[in-house]
Amino acid sequence: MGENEIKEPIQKRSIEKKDKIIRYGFDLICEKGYYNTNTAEIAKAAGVSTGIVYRYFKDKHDILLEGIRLYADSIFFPTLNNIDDEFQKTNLKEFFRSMINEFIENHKLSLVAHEEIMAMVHSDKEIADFYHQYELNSTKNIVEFLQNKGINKKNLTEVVHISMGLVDNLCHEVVYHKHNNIDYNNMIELVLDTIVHLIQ
Amino acid sequence: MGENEIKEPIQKRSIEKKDKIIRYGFDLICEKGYYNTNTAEIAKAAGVSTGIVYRYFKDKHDILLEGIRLYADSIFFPTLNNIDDEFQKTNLKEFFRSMINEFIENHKLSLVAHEEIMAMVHSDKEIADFYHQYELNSTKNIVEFLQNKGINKKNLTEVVHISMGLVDNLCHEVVYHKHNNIDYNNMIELVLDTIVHLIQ
Amino acid sequence: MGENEIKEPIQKRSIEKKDKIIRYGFDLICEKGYYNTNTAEIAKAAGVSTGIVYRYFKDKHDILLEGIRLYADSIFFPTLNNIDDEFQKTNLKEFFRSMINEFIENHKLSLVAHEEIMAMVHSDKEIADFYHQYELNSTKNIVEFLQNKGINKKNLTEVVHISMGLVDNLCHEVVYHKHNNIDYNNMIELVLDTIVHLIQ
Amino acid sequence: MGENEIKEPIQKRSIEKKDKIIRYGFDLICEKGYYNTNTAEIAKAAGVSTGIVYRYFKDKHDILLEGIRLYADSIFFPTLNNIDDEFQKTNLKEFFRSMINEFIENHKLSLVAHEEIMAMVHSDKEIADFYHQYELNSTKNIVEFLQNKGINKKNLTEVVHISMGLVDNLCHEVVYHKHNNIDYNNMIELVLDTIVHLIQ
DNA sequence: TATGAATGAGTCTTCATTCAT
DNA sequence: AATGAATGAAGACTCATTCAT
Repeated sequence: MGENEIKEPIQKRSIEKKDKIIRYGFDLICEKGYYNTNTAEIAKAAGVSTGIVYRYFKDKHDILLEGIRLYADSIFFPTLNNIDDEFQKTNLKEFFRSMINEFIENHKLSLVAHEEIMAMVHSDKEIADFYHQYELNSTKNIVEFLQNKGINKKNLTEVVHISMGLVDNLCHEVVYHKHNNIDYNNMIELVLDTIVHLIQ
Repeated sequence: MGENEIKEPIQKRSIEKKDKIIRYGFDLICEKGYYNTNTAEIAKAAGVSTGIVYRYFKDKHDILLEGIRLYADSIFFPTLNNIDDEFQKTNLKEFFRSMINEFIENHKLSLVAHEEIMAMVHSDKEIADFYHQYELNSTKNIVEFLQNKGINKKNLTEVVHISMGLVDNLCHEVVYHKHNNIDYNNMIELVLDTIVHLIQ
Repeated sequence: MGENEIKEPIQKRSIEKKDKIIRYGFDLICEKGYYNTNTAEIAKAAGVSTGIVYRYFKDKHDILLEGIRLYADSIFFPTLNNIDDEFQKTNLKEFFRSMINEFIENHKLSLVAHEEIMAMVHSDKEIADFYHQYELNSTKNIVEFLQNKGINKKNLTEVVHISMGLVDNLCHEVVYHKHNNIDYNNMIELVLDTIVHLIQ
Repeated sequence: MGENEIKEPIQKRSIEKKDKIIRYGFDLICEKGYYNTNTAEIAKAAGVSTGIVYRYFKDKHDILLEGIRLYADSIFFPTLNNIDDEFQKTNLKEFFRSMINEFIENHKLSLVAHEEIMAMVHSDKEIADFYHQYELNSTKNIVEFLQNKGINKKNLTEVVHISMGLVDNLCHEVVYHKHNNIDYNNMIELVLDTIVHLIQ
């Protein structure tokens, strides 16, 4: 067994420590950007020493990756693994409305994370692999969910993809941009109507 | 201490040199990411020495900014200042189809630029200012264009915003992701139908 | 972007390391000049890596400044905070003689520091501030000391200033110039006589 | 004849150009310091191109050296080659008073030059050589002048040296420091009295 | 002669990572 | 396990000097 192996922490205190590094480190990265955040700051934010970071993570990049894995459902469109079963074919619009509201809430937490990570998708193979797999699962889950609910629209995969994009853009709009010439309530209604129009 | 004046090149050869630095430098930045590209590489790609870069640009960041300014119409949704006047109310779909096709072509050139820059919007005030102004103009131009063509849809600004997002996502999908479970022809048709449905 | 905190070393070994950097770094700067000494050389002279320098000092300039603070009493006219109390009104000359001798010894250590720093007083606000405050204290201390000893010469501040200048010049003469047409013993006597003449 | 030889300008316009570079370049160096002034600034201040500087001067350092040579009499204690012959043994004090006044005027022009150059004396052999030769001449001239006027004080060389130092310090005091606790009129009188006391 | 664009070695500084304790 | 001091490679930027015109 090599000496420099990354230890998967077993003791409770260690797990907490690793979690802290991911949480606070990832927070900082999302807030200031990966390249504008150094490991000393991450360690400090997590309340640990710089040295210990390298016992739990291979390198700085690894912190980001684990952060993305942990918070994927808040950053990207959720995979909906534990989907709420309140769905009825008739309340499609309301179903998506609550999904959007939840997504907006999540986005408020993740701040710049989404775009920061999307940028890295292009220069970072590991992040790219994770993201694409995640996106695939996410789309597939929703497609299957809708099919199970009796929706048999042609090209449903493409429809879902487009709808996810619509929701994504909407959330960014609402959370970040605050264009003062746009009425967000109207925009939400328009997006919901479009989704319903697409899916039904 | 030094004066360090940035010279705006006047001679033809100098202009060409500055252009080369922007073009090749920006290309490299888009390809590998801003933080993964160093000034030596930029200079080398442009076929110049590192020193000369600083005669034409304040700093590395300035290269990025000028690149964004120069290629904005390829990276983001175009401002459509010189819009094609072939538009008829009846060929709305075909009008947007050719717009999308052009946009896709542009995106193929700009590669990862879009997301790289979107990420920096959050940590970089100058880029943010430019982008937001650009986006505002872009939306306004399209809204006015459509109004001039007799389209008086309620909430037209929001509608255009959503449509622009749809086109944006579509292009990324087509240019980058290559999800093998998605049929891009179907997707394009769906997006076009959605836009027409939204605008009319 | 980084926090870049300057750590004030607490552990004994760290204090020693910081001291080494000041001592050897300042020595080198005094010997070769501030602008002819680079950080790599300073680090090497102190037996440390370049990186560690920036844990203890904000920048290269900070090394110089701390060096000046630490060695001020050797470089400039001493503040005489812990003044020798052997002074009698009658042995004024001998008192100054021992002061000069001590000062000459110090100057031998500080080498070119004095003029190097005097030059920087004009282009460097922090150094200027320190120097002027130091000079003020120095003069004031001596004036008060003499007044306490019962010397009530008119214009004592100016007299002390002039005397300090005389001593300063004398020391430089003796330590550096080695003009071979000047008899330093005679010169010392002349300066001492002049000071006594001025003060009494 | 090598191609890169420094040309001593023959044509009038060339001489003027070389003079301009020395004058404005040296001014700038004295004002901002040698290391804080770059050749581009010097050329600009002299109204010439950077390239031409190297036809008249071996390197940047050479500009400084020629500047010092040209302005030595304003920067350092003058050599008094063309001494005013109004001197009478009885008006020693007034003679030195006018000398001090002239010196103060010169110092106002040369600004930081004196100390800047004194600092470089220690790291720059050429400057050191020039300065020491100049100082030697200066002292010798004054000594001879006084001897010719019938002053036969013992240790006259040392006396003159000390007096020159007194005047030097006085000028710096008056021109630069502006210590607000010092009365400069009193100081001037004290210095003059001291010199007279020393010389007679 | 003269220009000013171009060069590239050299400098300060940062920071991911390692190591002594 | 943990600390945080230490390392040193790498990067942005400057500027004395040269060169094409």
